[in-house]
Amino acid sequence: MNLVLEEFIPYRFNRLAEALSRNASVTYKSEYGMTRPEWRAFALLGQKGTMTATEISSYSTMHKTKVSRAIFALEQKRWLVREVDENDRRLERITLTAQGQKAYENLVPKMQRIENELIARLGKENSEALFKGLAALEELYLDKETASRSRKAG
Amino acid sequence: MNLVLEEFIPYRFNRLAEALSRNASVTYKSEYGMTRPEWRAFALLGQKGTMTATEISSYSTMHKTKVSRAIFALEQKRWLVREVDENDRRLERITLTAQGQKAYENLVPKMQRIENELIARLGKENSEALFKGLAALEELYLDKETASRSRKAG
DNA sequence: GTTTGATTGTTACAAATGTTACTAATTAAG
DNA sequence: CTTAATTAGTAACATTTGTAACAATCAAAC
Repeated sequence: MNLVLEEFIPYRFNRLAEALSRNASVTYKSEYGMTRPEWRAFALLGQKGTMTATEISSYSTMHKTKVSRAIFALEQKRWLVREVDENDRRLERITLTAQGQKAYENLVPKMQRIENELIARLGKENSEALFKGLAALEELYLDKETASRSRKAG
Repeated sequence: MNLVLEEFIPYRFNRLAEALSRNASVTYKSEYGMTRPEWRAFALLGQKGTMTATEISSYSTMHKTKVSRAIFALEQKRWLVREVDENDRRLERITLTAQGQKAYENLVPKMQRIENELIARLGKENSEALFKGLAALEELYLDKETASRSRKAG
């Protein structure tokens, strides 16, 4: 009869997720005034080019209302534009503006630096172990269609 | 110039943390109507016996207002009682009631089953890799005083 | 002792999030 | 064509969370 909270895996993940996000968010928050949902949508748009809100939602595991608000905020900042799809006028094709693209190209290396530093601090052995463990968990607990491929494309 | 969101470590952690928490919460939510902050405070009290709110806060990495509300909810359910410390009347010594203790003893094995199943599904090699990676990250990104020992005790 | 500063915990207000309901557009069934 | 069902995205409401101010108590400085 003994459960040690700090050894309980979901708790460990939540705590680390918070710490790592806080660490990463410093850059996009202080330099670009971005929130986490905005950063996620923004990063996906930079990575994949034009997307719909629903695609952003399924790729980022964020609820569609969250995506809707993030997109609105990014639009206010003139970092993206929407264009109604003429074949299906329910859809909005969302694309980064030139200004948004520029911000993306400015931000990405900084975020990569954070990531690289993390890996460097862990060391080769630990980071390889971490990646192995993460990959195994993702295999078990995440819907792969959601995370790494489009539903329609599958 | 390429950042792949689904390979970005903070994002991976957030996604997995959510999935794992959702998975674990089914039990304490459906059977005991507990929220995540309540579960954390509850688990700590069961684990450590009498604590103050501030101690729960520092051990669980939850903000003190969150702890305050969780404690209030657990108190309403008659799972804990508070007693003002006579040596320092700002402090409240919080302890599980007999009823709370009983719930704890009922709940813990179920939560452990979830944990054990996770580890079993991962397999020996993957779970060992995961633990190694997590430990290394915790070493780097978490204040050890917060997580595993009381501040005053150190 | 009195004042100043720090600490414990709660409360009040603001921001973020989730849930549900909704409009507009499309598709499928008849 | 018309109706019913589905989908994309937004809006309105409720819940949760975070931030700041607060009262009560204690400790330290003087």
